[in-house]
Amino acid sequence: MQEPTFLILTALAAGPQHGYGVITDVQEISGGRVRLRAGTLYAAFDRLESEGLVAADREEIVDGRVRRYYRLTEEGSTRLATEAERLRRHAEAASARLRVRLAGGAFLLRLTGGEA
Amino acid sequence: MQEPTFLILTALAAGPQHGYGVITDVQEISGGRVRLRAGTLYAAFDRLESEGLVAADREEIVDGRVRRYYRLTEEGSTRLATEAERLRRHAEAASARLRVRLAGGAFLLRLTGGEA
DNA sequence: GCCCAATATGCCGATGGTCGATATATAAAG
DNA sequence: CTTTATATATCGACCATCGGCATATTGGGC
Repeated sequence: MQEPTFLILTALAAGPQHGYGVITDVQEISGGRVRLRAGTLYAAFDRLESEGLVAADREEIVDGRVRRYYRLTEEGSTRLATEAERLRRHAEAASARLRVRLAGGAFLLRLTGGEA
Repeated sequence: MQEPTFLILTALAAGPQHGYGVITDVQEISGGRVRLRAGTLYAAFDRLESEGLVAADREEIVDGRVRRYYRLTEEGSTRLATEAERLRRHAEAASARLRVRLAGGAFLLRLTGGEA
């Protein structure tokens, strides 16, 4: 799963949200580093809906503009939790190996059980 | 940066490694969940070398087979550290929002300062 | 003796998620 | 009156990855 997709699911994790709300949420969640494009978002909604990870929730009309809400399905919630754990492990593995690098190479990695 | 690229840099973080070694390392690091394809790896080596994140290190001949080693540059090391921190934050954000979901919705998110 | 798996590098066409641009519409700010 | 923000939606282009193929050696199983 790619970063934008992960962040879309993350934006929906706390509760239903509409397209534009997801875009602003993602910007916020990522500390301004990820700006979701409309093309990415609506394509992702279609794809994720057909995969059963998100579902259309309801529609509102605010100031003459339609708001189409999406929510995370149970499957989407489970999948996001799995992906989050995956990211956490990968981040941990990278940090551990970078520490080994600073400490002086692969010798210490084997010594401390960093691999194998 | 995509997952395979991140894991290639991670594999090189502890010290220089050759192509096939990276493939097995990545499989190990990811707990068997990511199996790097040769096509992905050697294309990535070319790309990452031109970006200055990895560099050709040395060549060995073991059992009549060539081993071409690559190493992480300083820039590659810095970049990997940045990316690892990015993953860690994203994983944390997703987990936090999933906890909010279990606790009962967006109300708690605002209350606890999860966003805004 | 023969085939398969593992080791090892490398190319190439296809796939697919993301990007960037564009379109449409309302409301508020300058 | 134009720009910015809100809001949804489509479409072509890009490019990292995938999957298959090619090539070569060593070692184990049948």
